[in-house]
Amino acid sequence: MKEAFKALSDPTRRQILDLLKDRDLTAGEISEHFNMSKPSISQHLKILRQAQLVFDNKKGQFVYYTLNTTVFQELVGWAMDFIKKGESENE
Amino acid sequence: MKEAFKALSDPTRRQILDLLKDRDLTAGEISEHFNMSKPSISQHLKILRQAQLVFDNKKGQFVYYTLNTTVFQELVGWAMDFIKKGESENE
DNA sequence: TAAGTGTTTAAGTATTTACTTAAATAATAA
DNA sequence: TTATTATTTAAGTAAATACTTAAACACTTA
Repeated sequence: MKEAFKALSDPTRRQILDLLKDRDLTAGEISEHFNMSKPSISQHLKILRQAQLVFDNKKGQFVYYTLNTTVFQELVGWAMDFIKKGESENE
Repeated sequence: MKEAFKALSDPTRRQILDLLKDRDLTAGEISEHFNMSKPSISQHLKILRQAQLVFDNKKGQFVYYTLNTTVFQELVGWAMDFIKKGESENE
């Protein structure tokens, strides 16, 4: 999850993840949503991939990006631990 | 939540939050857990405060730090949205 | 008051990050 | 093969980040 926290700290990358909630998109389609060069987006996608927040699968010359929900599930568990502890302590 | 994501991207700050799950601690007690100067820890605490991940309350010359669970709750909701979407799309 | 303790602020610096443009790689189609 | 399109890699740079030490601030106690 270490890498996921780093990856999620950037607003552009969080926006990319939001886009992928609607449907899978190619790298090019994703870059159309931003005022930023394609290489920049490609680098952001690499970081999201390394953090296992997205999957990539090549279809011909296109690379489709998909949400990988496993780390999000881990994140829910991680955050819930703080909520629990916060309730039980210091009563 | 923007600030919270930034705050959570640093491993030292996540470790501080972990310490606070056990019990409230003063700035000095927190700094004892790290191989790092007190001013560094103080700066990390400032970032956690600004992100509303912790509360600070002064007791005499000591400043006690406490978990603030509200942003963690928001984080759970945020992450759950990705899990939901990931399940419903692309079936 | 002055001295001691706890904490934060200020100022400076090395490293990391997020971008850029140019070039390389990969697949498709003429 | 050559050209076109989609994407990534490489190289360089300005800005942000995480640390440091020194100084300031705040409270307690002799």
